[in-house]
Amino acid sequence: MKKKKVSIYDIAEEVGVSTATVSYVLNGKAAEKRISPELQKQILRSAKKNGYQPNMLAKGLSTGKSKIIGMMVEYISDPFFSTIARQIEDKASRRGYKLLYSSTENCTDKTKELLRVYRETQVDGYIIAPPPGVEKEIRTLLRSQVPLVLFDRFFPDLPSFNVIVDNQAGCYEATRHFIARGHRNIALVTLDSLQVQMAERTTGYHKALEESGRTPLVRHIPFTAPEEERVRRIIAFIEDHPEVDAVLFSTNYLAISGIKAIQSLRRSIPGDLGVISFDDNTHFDLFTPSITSVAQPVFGISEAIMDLLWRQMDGPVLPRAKKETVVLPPLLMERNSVGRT
DNA sequence: TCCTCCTGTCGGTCTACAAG
DNA sequence: CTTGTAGACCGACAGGAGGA
Repeated sequence: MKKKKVSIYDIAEEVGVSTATVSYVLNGKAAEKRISPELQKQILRSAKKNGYQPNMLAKGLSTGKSKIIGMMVEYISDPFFSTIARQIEDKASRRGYKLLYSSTENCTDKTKELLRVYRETQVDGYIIAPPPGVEKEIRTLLRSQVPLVLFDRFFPDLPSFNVIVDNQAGCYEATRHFIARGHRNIALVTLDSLQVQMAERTTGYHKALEESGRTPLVRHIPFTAPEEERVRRIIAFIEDHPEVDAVLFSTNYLAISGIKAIQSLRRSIPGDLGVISFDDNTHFDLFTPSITSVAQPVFGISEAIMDLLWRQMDGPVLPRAKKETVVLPPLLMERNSVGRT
């Protein structure tokens, strides 16, 4: 025999009060509503005895809030994104919010579909690392005044709250580091993506090379290419360019593919090729040799995201504060994959 | 036999108001 | 004045009433 779930109505009946009184007591509004301490005690005791669990669906029906924050990242399995998601989940739960997350796979159509699902789920806030092509949908969300924060990349034309890392400075520093260590022909392996964060990384690389009067060499890998194809393309690139003595990879998974490529060519890191990865990976310090990287400050990123989100959720946003981009500095993690002197 | 309205239902929240 | 309550309401949907 299945027992019906306990509702505030059952508690109200048992204690002999109205559901309103039960609701006030269970939501900590007893003092505000001047419910007597004795009655409060009775209600709390009855709730505990019957194992009362609030019905979130009903709560949402009444308040219009789901207490759910929707988060979309490129791949939740990516260490960068999963670390941030974990920290955000932690901060959200401290305020009674749950996190719903999905991977966009950087695919426009999938993201549009996810946005629809999130809207139907009535999420109270959005945290999105948007793929290209969803500008219109994001604009619609902004117009509807839903709390929203974009991170990792954003659309410069949209009046949104954004959190990004100074991508240009990160790649600039990395390239300068190669130069300072005596590398002469430094290549950049990046994605054929037009998104701002990738463009910025490329710009940083170009800037550092221009300053030292060197010629840039950029190889674009399709961002839709699976792992094997990425490795194959990087192998071909290295074989085509024997003069290259250092490679900067613009994402951590490109770096992993690159390291595989270099190993399969039986070249040594850093003897034959210096390597730096933009974006760190939890295991880079365990590699042989350990991999120098430009680390994104994940803690600072999640902190900034939640600051911006709570600000929107806590109160009406002032019109002139409708746009803000927090730019955080990346950090060069010097390890052993650069070489030279 | 359809189809279109209409009403009630779910579990909470909260305003307006009443009893003592 | 203190303490507590009645009942409208939220949105989606099932199911009944009644008309064509």
